[in-house]
Amino acid sequence: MSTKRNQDEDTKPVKKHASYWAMGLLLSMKDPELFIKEDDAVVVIKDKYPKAQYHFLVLPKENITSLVKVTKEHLQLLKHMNKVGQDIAESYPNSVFKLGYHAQPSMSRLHLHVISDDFNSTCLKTKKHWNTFTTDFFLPSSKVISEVEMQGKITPVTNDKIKKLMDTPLKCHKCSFLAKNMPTLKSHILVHLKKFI
DNA sequence: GTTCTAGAAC
DNA sequence: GTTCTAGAAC
Repeated sequence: MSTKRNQDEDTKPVKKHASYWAMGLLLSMKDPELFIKEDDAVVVIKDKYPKAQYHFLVLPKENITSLVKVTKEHLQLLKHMNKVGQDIAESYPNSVFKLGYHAQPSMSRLHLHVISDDFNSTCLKTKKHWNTFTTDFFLPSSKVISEVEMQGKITPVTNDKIKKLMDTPLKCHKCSFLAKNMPTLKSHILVHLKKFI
């Protein structure tokens, strides 16, 4: 028989590090598989799990942890990120792009999404994925810039509002179609794909 | 952010 | 019985 030990002491939870996965963008920025280009101020990478045919991220080299840290001092940077994103988008003339920020990103460090509006990707799987790009959870880059210009900062979206946005019924972003589930929505959006001769 | 999977929904 | 969603992850 082994000596009885104090289980509470042995299994006391050890304080964990801040979620390792949330730092993933730092690794992605250095991943040659994802790297697109860089300049003095920003790095452009492919999203590791693209939610559309084309899905890029523009990240400042300056460590800005999130949108709520953005001030008027960052206005030039925000405009530059937008310009870099537009340039990327224009290099794919057959697609329409959305440029914007998630109201409550999972990944640390500010990142601008540059994503084609087909949303046709095997990596787009969940209702949450869908609603982060097709509801007001997605803050267009132009609106973020004008809000910082007008009030010097971004007003955070409340957790209650976030929850409601994530609960938005699955609606097609291009028509009034309401899908009963994700597989139905994913097959429906194929209808809106540009047809090539 | 993703993966995994229990149990809800069908 | 199978499909699909939603919550835990030590």
